[in-house]
Amino acid sequence: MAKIKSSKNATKKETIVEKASKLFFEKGFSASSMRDLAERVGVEAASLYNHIRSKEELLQEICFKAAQHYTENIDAIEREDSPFIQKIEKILRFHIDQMINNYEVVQVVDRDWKHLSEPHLTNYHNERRAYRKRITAIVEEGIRRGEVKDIDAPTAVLIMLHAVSGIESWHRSVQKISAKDLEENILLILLKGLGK
Amino acid sequence: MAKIKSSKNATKKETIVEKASKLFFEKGFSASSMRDLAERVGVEAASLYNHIRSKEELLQEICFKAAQHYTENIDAIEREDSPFIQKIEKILRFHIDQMINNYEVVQVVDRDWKHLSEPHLTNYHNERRAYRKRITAIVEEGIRRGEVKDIDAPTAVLIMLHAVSGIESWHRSVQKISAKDLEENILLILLKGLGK
DNA sequence: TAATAAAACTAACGGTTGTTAGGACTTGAA
DNA sequence: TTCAAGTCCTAACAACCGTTAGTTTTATTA
Repeated sequence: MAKIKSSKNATKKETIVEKASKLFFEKGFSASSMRDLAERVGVEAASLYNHIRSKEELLQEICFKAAQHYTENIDAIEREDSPFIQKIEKILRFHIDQMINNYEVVQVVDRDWKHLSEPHLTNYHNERRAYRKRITAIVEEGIRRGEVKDIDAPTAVLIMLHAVSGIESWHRSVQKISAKDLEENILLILLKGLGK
Repeated sequence: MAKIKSSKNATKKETIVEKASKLFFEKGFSASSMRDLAERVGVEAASLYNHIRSKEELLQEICFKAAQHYTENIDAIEREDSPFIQKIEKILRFHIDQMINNYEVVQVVDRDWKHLSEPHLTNYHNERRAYRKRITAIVEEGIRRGEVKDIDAPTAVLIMLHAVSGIESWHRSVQKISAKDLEENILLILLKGLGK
């Protein structure tokens, strides 16, 4: 009967998680039902439970895989020996890239991580804060070295991260500028400001 | 029995909408139940329907009241005869103020407006796009007059609006800077940039 | 104080939710 | 070819959902 097609070399579980990301992105975690998901996977709802433990496990999978991805990136950037303003630029470029090429996952994580249950909720919350703190430290060091304007670093980090998440709607925009132009515009605005 | 306390001079419906905003903010629209809401209002779920027509009407109320508020503000700013960079600054200050003093509503609208049903969904979507277009026009005129850097205006608008929405978490931040400092920092960053 | 309107209650509806039980079929290895 | 593991199915569960009906209580007005 209708077998789950594990295209390429992906586990069936991975296929389910991928479809779940798309579904959660479109309807939100809470408004998405397992029967919705099953239909997209091409299987009955009950069959999903041969591959996953619960609906929430899907959200966990999505959140923590994304978190790991982000952590790996900032690991690399911290190790680099480059000007701090350049480190900030690289962080921004990474976030922009993610928002362009992995936006379903990024948006689901941002919007729905609060629906994790304990202890994952606290775990994820801590990871999130730790991540922001590491960026804040980079901004602060940039300020100390005179490479960055003397602003409140935590505020700057909030702005940077959320400014980038705004371009999610770029995907649906009619007169799209190219991804490269988009990236350069964002960097120009955030690093040099709107004013002349 | 437990009567809905219409504190101050608010309609009972207004009281319900206010409690709904808080609830939706905390749990999201879809994950909030009418029994949840009823408990917070201090009444049985069925009793709510003496004052409202449906759960979705609450979301409509929240979304369109907020939209009206935003529209009125940009009406006033468009009428002004001031430098365009100053108009942009005023728009930003308004959004910051809303995010600080009315953040539950702002966040609910931003996160959950997609759960509106037709025709309200289309209506709201159009209002949203129109609003952004009006800001874009201001930015573009600012560029034409040389008050604003030559950037892609729609991108700039996306960044501005979402950068501000990031400060929602400022409410939960531990070492809070003052609201005034927060506002000045945001404006500094967005108008002059992070770099020195 | 009696009549009327407003707003609360209890009970229940039809539908949907995430999930489980149990059985049938398919696949790969021995 | 047989056996076991894996994966699908149908059926169903208990809980919860938004909402309605019908009734009783409270508040307003005459």
